[in-house]
Amino acid sequence: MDYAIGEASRLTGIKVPTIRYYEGIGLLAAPARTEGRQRRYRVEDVARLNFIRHARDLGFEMADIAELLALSEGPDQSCKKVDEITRRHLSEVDRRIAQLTALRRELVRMVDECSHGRVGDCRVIETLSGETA
Amino acid sequence: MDYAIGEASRLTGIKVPTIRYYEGIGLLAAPARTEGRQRRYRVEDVARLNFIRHARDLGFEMADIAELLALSEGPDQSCKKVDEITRRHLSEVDRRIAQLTALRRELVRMVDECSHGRVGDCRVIETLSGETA
DNA sequence: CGTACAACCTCTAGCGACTGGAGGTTCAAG
DNA sequence: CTTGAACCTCCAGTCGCTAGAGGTTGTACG
Ligand SMILES: [Zn+2]
Ligand SMILES: [Zn+2]
Ligand SMILES: [Zn+2]
Ligand SMILES: [Zn+2]
Repeated sequence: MDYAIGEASRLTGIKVPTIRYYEGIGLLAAPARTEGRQRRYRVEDVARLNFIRHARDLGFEMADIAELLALSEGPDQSCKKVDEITRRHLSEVDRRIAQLTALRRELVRMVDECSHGRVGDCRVIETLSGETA
Repeated sequence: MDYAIGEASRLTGIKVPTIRYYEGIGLLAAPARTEGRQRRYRVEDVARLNFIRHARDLGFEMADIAELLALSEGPDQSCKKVDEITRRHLSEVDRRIAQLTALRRELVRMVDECSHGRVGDCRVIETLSGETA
């Protein structure tokens, strides 16, 4: 009862080359092979891929995910580290949101101020040319 | 009255290798050289670098910047295109903020639900392992 | 059992936007 | 004229994939 890479891909939504890539970087153990050297995945491999998928969807970096996966393998340990990683990631996300929001404000200001005339009078171009932002 | 690459770097806040990189990808014209093949930048080159710097700070991609630079060279044209690029970029920023905000909500939910016990009971790990996010 | 062909394999290169290093040369101050 | 900081080129690495070339295997159908 095992899956070819394409089936694993369909089940997890992770593209075939990406699954091989994950194996290459050591995020996923090399699976068993058929005699013809084709990969065959077991249910737990697919579960691991799903885990990776969800973590990626939440924006975790590969290094975070590797740690989370390792931690998830010791179910009796304290989850302190797990929560730490998650909170750290959350604050990264917060920082990015703040940065983008500041950016957004500036962009809105620029388009609002533009009187839609000549490039030479365009506030957008003026702002970008300005001495120091 | 021209500047060595290090001076251009100090004046614009763009690192030396990045300036060379910009030249390599054609964003910046190859400047004049000394007899010893060292780059010498003129005031307008530094201005162009400042423009690039500000646009990068606002999150514009290189392709956008190339277009904006080209447009800024025809000051008598209508600034319609400039505004179009800016508005398009603004909506990209909006989309990214929305995505990050959704992500953030989920992360907050996860850490909130965690009761800080065993990894085996951790909601963070559970959520990441869940069938479909 | 033979054949067709989808799916698999490895390997390499490319994306965007830089960044860093090695190893060698030039400029300018003293 | 010497020193050494700053310059030069070229190459590799970052992150997380993605795509392609060119060849092999698994399987379903006749
Ligand atoms: Zn993170
Ligand atoms: Zn305008
Ligand atoms: Zn954009
Ligand atoms: Zn927990």
